[in-house]
Amino acid sequence: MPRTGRPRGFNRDEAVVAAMLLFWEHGFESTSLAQLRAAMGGISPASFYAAFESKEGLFREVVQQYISTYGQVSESFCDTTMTSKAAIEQGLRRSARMQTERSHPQGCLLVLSAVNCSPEQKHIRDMLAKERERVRNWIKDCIERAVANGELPDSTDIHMLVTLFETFLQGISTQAQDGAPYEIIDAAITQLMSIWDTLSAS
Amino acid sequence: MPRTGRPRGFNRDEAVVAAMLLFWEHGFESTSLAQLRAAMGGISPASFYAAFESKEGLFREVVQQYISTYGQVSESFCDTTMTSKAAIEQGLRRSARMQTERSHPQGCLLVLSAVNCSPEQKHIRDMLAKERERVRNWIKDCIERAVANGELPDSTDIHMLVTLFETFLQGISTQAQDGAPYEIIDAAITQLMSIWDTLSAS
DNA sequence: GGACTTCTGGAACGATTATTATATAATTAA
DNA sequence: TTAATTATATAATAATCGTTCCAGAAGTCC
Repeated sequence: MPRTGRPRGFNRDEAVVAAMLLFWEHGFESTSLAQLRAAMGGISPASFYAAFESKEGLFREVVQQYISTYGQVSESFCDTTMTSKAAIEQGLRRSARMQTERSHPQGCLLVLSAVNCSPEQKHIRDMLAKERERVRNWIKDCIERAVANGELPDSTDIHMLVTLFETFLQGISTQAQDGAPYEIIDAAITQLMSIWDTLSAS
Repeated sequence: MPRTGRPRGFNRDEAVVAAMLLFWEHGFESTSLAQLRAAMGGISPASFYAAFESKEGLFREVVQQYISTYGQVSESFCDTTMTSKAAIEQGLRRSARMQTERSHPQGCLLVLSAVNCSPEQKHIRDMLAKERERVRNWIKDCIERAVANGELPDSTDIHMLVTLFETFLQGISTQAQDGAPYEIIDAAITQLMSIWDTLSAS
């Protein structure tokens, strides 16, 4: 927050949101600086680099912006105020709902926006992989809690079950991008969650 | 097959395979012509364009090459010599096995190689979406057959069940790219298929 | 009113993008 | 042996990539 100097001519927060929508739709490498600058209010290269340092710097901010807004749906996975089953189920349903909304690009930015990378920018892909791992660990903790408190039997294959739910969760991104409506994914989630009852009954 | 003229100085088939591996790993836009030409035996721009017309032309050939080799694993979904359940299960397991092999890039080329696209090349993404739809229709036909011959009850929500399996199938690509081993995905498939028995018993 | 600080417009940077032009080499058919 | 055909090497194309430079504009502080 500079107390002196010429004031910025554009709204930084709005610019980050505009950039997020572009990166979300086209991905990190396929979104050009010219596109970004145009969407951010037609700002000049100088303004861009003064505010964000680099394209990668902006992308890092965009990822945090996404996580703290749209991405919050996956925080259901680490919500311990409900049963583990309810947490997993709500996490899946809210993710499916958010990712299929038409008011923004479809799918999950953390899954989609750095799939295609040239070798010299593999660290961008790795960065998103780390963010996905955070979500995976939430799911893992959630299922471990279920075993610990008797929601699921001790014999439960935790690693397998985490992979089952995470694989489905990640598949939602492609489904959403291909235009699948929320209702059908929601129905599939209902069917998927029936596995939980099968497991808890045994 | 030209009967006259100077013979080609490189093996066209091998060049397509080399290009496939690059597109598979980095995606359509993130793979440059310079990289491609180097991997294809260090051929010149002139040789490249004489043989493939354009980068897009090469990519279309690559997609067909993939479908007729590695991609064949998904033809299990349209194999009517076994039960529908066995066809779905085998399609998933073979896809998981192939996509996690370390002898080539991980994941499915049809799912991964055109996720990030600039607007002017959206038709590339659409082309792959069409190929994915072919697989989806195999799954759909397979499940419809199951309902028709009594493997699954008439009350089965076909659209839901197709989405359930396809979403999981597409999620395998991200799992494989993130380094998930075959065994754990295979275990998840076993659990996923238990849904089939739940449905057929009702 | 300077001095200081920050942001902006605009031009330019070198590198890389996919693609094309030109001239020549290597083959077959007549 | 000449013509026709196809592939080659090399150079150059225009456009775009992310980024930097520079002079000036627009503020606050003393």
